Amino acid sequence: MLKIYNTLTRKTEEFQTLEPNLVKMYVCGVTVYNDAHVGHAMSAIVFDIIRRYLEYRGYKVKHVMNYTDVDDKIINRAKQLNEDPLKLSARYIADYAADLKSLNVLPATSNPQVSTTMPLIIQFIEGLIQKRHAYAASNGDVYFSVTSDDDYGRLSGRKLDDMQAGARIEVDEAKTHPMDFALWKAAKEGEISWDSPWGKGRPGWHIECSAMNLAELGEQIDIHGGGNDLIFPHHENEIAQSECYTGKDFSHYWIHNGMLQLGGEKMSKSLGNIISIKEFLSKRSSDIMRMLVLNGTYRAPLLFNDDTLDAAEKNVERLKSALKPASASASGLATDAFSVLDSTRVTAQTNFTEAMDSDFNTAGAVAALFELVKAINTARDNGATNAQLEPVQKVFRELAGVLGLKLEDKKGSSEDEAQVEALIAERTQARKDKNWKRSDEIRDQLKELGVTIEDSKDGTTWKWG
RNA sequence: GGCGUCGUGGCCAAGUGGUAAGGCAAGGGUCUGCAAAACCCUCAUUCACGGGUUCAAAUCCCGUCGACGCCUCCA
Repeated sequence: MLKIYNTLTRKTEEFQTLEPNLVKMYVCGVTVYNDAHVGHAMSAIVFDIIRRYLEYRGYKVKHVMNYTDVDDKIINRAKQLNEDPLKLSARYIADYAADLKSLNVLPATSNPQVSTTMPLIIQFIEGLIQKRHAYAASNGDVYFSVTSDDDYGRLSGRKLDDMQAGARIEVDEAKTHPMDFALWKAAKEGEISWDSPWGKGRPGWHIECSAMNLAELGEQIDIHGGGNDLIFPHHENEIAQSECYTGKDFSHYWIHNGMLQLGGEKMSKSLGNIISIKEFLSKRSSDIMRMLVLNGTYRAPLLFNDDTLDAAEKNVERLKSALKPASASASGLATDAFSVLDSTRVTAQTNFTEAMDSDFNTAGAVAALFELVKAINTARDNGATNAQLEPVQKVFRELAGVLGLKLEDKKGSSEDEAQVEALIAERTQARKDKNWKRSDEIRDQLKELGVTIEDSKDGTTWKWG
């Protein structure tokens, strides 16, 4: 039985879908105006793992991830670059999609955008006004009235009275209540805008997600996700809008990932302590980023530094060791040794599922993978044949795949590989001649080419990296 | 100040009432010309601190201290 921690109730609850075997999951995407960073990668990977696991458990998953392509920051940046805002955002949408692909994040089932959801957004706002949950203000903006929603604050656990005390923002006088938030913003001179019953303007940040949810998944969804920095105000406001509009409970489960920490602080655009996904991937593999996430708890802060990354890299290498074939001289495993291997295949699978079932305990799931690694490697050392190893390796690969790990070795060009093979042939001869000096020279040379070699009774194997 | 998450060995970290998973690092060993990898062994009488409940607590309750996030755009 899968259990999920639900931010809404602050409890771990049994997972039950609205419709049998179907999961409707909406995850807040990014605002596209510059390069995405590894904090975004963490979030994307967390929900990719959740999606992959739900599918592994037999659910069909409708996974929606939006792109915010209409926004103040996009407009400002477009102005700086003297570029059309929608062209700018289109560029970064393509860019982010490419980042996700290189991180081995499965594409969402759909990726709605604000700019193409405009009629529904306007219809949504009109509905809220009709139901007296929103009002058109004197300045041309439309605001959501927080006092019209009795439940306002239930996700973040805040009370309107508490919030006013700490509010430092200058309150727009057009608002009835200081916490009222914009559903529609009147266009300033020269800004990109859309026609609406309230004049030219564009949507506020929160309404887009309510509208896109409705368009893509309907009035009620199973899972709504995002970073925990979105709990307030974004998700709080989304709930308010959607539930006031439909009169129904919006999302059953709310899942929030913790923040990636760089030097003890959250990595964020406004703090400027950013490492972009591209920058990361130029130095380390996507598996390393993913392993970093897997080693931690998705809800907790994730430490991103050389130590944690080095450990993640070692973990990935260790996992890969299980995929090596039997040694050439393998003579087969004795019956009792084989039954040990085979029973580990079963128990590891069970442990994996139990870990993932308890609120996506990926660290526990990885531990189950390491059980398999040890069993496979021990079996290989004891002479297991490929026929004996492969069924276990197949399970291992499948489970690693559920976590989205590729476990691929780096590849070089065929010319480079030919060169490496030639050097290794020469070294093999040198070793036969017991010319250790030459043999070690070649090893050093290969190392400089980025090749690691391993000698065994059956010959020399090598890999990039 | 308010809301929330959390504090487990040198590091990352699992574990929510029955006596501390896993990985990294470290030390010893097997194998090897050496190295690397793999394998074997060692590595927390103890879970921020102080009280309490219980036959029994890292796990429940109260308090203290500390960290992080949110309260303003943010994954």
